[in-house]
Amino acid sequence: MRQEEDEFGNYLKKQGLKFTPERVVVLDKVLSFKKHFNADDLYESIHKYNKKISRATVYRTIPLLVESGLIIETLRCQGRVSYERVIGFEHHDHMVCLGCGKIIEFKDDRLEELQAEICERYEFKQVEHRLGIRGYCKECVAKGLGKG
Amino acid sequence: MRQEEDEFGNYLKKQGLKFTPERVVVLDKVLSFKKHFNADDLYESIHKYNKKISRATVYRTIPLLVESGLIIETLRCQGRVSYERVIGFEHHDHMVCLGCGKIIEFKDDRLEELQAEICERYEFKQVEHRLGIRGYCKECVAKGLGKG
DNA sequence: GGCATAATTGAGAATGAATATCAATCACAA
DNA sequence: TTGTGATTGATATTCATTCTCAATTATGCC
Repeated sequence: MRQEEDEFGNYLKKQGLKFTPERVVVLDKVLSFKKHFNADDLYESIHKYNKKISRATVYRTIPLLVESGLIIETLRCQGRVSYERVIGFEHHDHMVCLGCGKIIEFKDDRLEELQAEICERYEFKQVEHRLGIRGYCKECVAKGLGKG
Repeated sequence: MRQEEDEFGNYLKKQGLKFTPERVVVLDKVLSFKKHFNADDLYESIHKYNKKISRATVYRTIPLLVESGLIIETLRCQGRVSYERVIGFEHHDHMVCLGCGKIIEFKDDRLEELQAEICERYEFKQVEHRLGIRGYCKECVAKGLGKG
């Protein structure tokens, strides 16, 4: 059993919740994603090989995964919330293009350091953070979008 | 006419859009908010004294205000998106305490500069950004929350 | 001022992600 | 093994947001 299954199982037990096969299926699929996913991505990719897991179960499992710390909410795009894994992937931030919807991932150590410093100043114990920059990508600017 | 009306008017003109009385009403109400608001807050408070402005117009005007730089999307709670004014209020970011729900607002110029620099590197035209740090505040840490 | 025209509007319908309902089923502690 | 409360799938529902469309209007041009 993977470490993440242990973690999730422990979390559920601590909350008096059950570690069901359906939740394992959802967790395993989540662990297979290397990029962002939304609830529907998750449901569809599970549904391809497992017709038994319902959309409701997927939607119900997501907040549990967030609370257990295995995934975080990242972006909101076109009315949908995206999630991504926390453990096993490097943290990065996002730029979302308002023109074409493209997502650019970036990472900057100075940004991380600065945030850590700010948290220290406020005596705030950081668990996670989310930085989303919205605007227009190079290509969309070239097309004349986002002027002004 | 307020500076913000000029700004919004100029933005609209530049985009070939019209500066209608309805948009002025929405803008003026937005300017009256001192804290975050969501689309429904905005519609309801306009509707109290102006029954002519439709919900659709309010929803249609919000993205224009975002693109013009007068407001930004801030937080998403309970499935609703919140906005807040940019001009006239200093931009700030948020720390959200997972223990007590407290929201701490902070501002750091170096953070802003760094973001501008990163956008430049990617030739990305920033419209707005949102940084949310989640964790535990001083008081909650003292209470023993957020260990591990 | 008046005209042309494309943008905008209100009202209501439509969309669709997310949540709730509920009877049947199941995990898990004792 | 059993009791019990959590969970499930299927489906209905919710409700914020977006779309539709005919009527209206802002704005540039003469």
